[in-house]
Amino acid sequence: MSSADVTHAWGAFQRMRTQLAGRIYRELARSTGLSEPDFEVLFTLDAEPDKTLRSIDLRCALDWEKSRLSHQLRRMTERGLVTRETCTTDGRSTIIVLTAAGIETITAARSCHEAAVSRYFGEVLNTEQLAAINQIATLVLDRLATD
Amino acid sequence: MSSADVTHAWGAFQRMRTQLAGRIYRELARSTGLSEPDFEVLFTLDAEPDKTLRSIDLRCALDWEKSRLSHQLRRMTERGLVTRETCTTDGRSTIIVLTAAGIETITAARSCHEAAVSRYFGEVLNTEQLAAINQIATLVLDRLATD
DNA sequence: GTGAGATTGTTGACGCGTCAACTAAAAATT
DNA sequence: AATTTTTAGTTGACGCGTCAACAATCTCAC
Repeated sequence: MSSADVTHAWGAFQRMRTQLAGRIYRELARSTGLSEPDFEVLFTLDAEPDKTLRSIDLRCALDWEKSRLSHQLRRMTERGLVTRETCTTDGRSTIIVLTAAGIETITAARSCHEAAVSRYFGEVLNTEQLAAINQIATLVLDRLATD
Repeated sequence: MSSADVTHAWGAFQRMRTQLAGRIYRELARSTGLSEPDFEVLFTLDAEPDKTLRSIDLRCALDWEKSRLSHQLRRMTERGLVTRETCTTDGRSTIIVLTAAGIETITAARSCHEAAVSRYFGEVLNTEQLAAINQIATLVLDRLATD
């Protein structure tokens, strides 16, 4: 496990990620008008039974900086994908609600996204390789967590 | 190889990448003041014997949009890391030259970057796992290339 | 209850990334 | 040689991401 092996694998990993995400989210943007962060926000809200989350819970689910979410929600509100409503139980909080337009958009986007992930990622890899990714991700994330 | 397996592996991959890059480049920024794109530009120039590349060659090496490189070089020029010089053989081209300050910066940054990649990535994975990453990246990149 | 500190969220500044429109020079076509 | 096309690079607008500063609300010790 030489240093050159690590560098090489790191380079391959970076190239794959860049190209893959670039392709998937370019296709998504062209077919649905959604960016990657748009998609993540709508996807997370759509998974809730009432299509609603408190801002703080959305933030935790996405693991985003608070200002990042704030800026993102401002833009998405202006486009009519979500609305902000006041929270009655906690004056600091905001409730984020998926609009009808938001639901329609994410429904179309989900299948487009799934198709792209399947095509460029899922179809290319076998069960062992998918398992290897899970294992590797677990090891790396554990290391990051324990620092 | 169910659809759920693919979705799960994709999620693990995305989480790993986000956390890993976030950590590595946050450390790099704190110790050297360089962003990820700063590092990539300096690293590529530093690999040249004369610390110099034509803008177009730098663009190909990085696989960046032309406007992206143009904006990046403007900021880096203002900070004194590189300079632009006119190309005598092709009036359209620009020569990008690493300054003394740029060389000093990338020299420190390289070891910082290597240490972080090793610590959070190389040390955690064994030879088989590094090989698996190379194999997976090759498969995915091939698929993207053939579309 | 009151005041200290933590939690939730917004804003502004600035770097980053893409797209489209543009300039200028080289290459190819005629 | 003149015209067209391709190539190299810049610019401006706008979305994205982080940081630091700020405001408002809640919590809890007292």
